[in-house]
Amino acid sequence: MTDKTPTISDSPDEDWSFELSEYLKFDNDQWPDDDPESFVSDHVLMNTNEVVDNFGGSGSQVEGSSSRELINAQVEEQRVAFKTKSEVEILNDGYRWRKYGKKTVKNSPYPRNYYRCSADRCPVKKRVERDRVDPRYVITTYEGKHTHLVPNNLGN
DNA sequence: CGGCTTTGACCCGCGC
DNA sequence: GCGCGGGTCAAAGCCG
Repeated sequence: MTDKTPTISDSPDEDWSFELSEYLKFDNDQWPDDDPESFVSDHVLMNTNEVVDNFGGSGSQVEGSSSRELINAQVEEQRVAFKTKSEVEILNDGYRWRKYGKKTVKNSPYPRNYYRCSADRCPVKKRVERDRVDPRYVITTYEGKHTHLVPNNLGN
């Protein structure tokens, strides 16, 4: 551990000054609009720990639903949510995003931002929202897969 | 000048 | 049928 992180650039000027606290994976289930707050403060947080702890394998097993369909959906859709500790929501993940909408969430005093990949044909979408229970935390949800290489012309 | 941000309006699905 | 909530698009303006 004496060397620096090989994955992340050692550029001190980068926006990587954030801490990846927790991250979660979404299969096919969506956030219940009826009570997303309960989902976040109960399901997500708890499941997140389990997923993180058991990541690398099928840690969290699916309920009695069609697990196969769920797995298939996650492979095709790839919906992943990251919970990041940062003051800014503009985290540098290596891709260029173009903001295409802002919406206020009813269960959150903070607005939700919608980003889309600036690439020509990237169907990837990104949703950035601030945690309502922890304003210093930012929840970034990625949707889709990148069909192009990562543009390194961002922070460089 | 180009790319991107911003905000409002519009649209869609669902519930009552 | 209408209202609510959420999501997306589009025109305008701004910044580098």
